[in-house]
Amino acid sequence: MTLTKNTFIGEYSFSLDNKGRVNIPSKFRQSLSDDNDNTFVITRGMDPCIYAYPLSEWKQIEADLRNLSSLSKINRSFIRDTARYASPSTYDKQGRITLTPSLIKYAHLKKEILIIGLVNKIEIWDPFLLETADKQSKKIKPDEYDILSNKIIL
Amino acid sequence: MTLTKNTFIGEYSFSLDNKGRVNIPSKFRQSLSDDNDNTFVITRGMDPCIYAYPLSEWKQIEADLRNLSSLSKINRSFIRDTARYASPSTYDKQGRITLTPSLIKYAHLKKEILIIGLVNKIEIWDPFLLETADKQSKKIKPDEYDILSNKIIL
DNA sequence: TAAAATTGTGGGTAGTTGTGGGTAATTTTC
DNA sequence: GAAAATTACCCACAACTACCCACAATTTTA
Repeated sequence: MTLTKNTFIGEYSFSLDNKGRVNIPSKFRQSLSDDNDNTFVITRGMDPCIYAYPLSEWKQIEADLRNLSSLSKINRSFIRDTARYASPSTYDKQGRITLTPSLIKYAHLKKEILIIGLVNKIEIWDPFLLETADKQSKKIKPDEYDILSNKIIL
Repeated sequence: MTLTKNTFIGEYSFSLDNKGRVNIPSKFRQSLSDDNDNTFVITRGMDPCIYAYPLSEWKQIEADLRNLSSLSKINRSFIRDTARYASPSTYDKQGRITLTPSLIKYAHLKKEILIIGLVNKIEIWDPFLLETADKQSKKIKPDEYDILSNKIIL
């Protein structure tokens, strides 16, 4: 059975080599639809990790950004912050993408890497940093979850 | 899927040489569609930086300006400010454009340069000036971002 | 269970990219 | 109109990156 295209779930351990390359899990690559040209767009995550969007998904973001007028100061800084750290990365014959030094630094990546599917995108974490961040978010108050429960049914 | 033409994302460090030349990142040059004749139009940014538009994008701006009635005082001054500082700049065989002394002064450029893709245009910054400007905009109130979150999903 | 195919990791090489400087053509100045 | 200054174009080189091959480990297939 083939899962839905451009949809990523699961968790994988990988290693970052000294050229800044990480393997994209085979299952994630298979999930990518053909029109993505084997390419992800990597950028800073909202948490201290790297986001990787399928190219097609990112193009939608670009299109939305294009529709924001630069006459507004808040729009300008939003567009800048969003576009600034993003860069396309096509995986090689072995299935690896190259991360930029800037992003590696941002996510505090060492050799050990954790890759997590977040449905429409991928997160790349330092395993220890994720554990710490996880403990933090466990402090979310129950009523905050209540708000979420109105939007999604688990 | 090929990357969208005339679309720029990412951040690059470059240096301004003593002839006033800066390299346009290779990826940005590749993104330029052929009808641009390797040319950008550089002008004053809304923030203290230099904007560089693909020639074709600039032509669109010119067309829009044409449609603003000069009967309105604010229109006149907007058209004047927009047109006044703009000049086309074609990059050489090595991919460099020459900046005008006036624009270099406006953006307070020294040797170190930061080039940022803002989707439909490029910004050229002094790194330290951008950092300062960035801190300012971080003071933006959360509810302003809430408005944005209705327009774009990340 | 053995062979074949796939997957993850390491490293080498050729082509590309960024930067400095030089020369010829063009423009400006007196 | 000649000299000076500026601009546009070209060459060279170091650093980097994308692409390729190799191989071990794992999974799939027969």
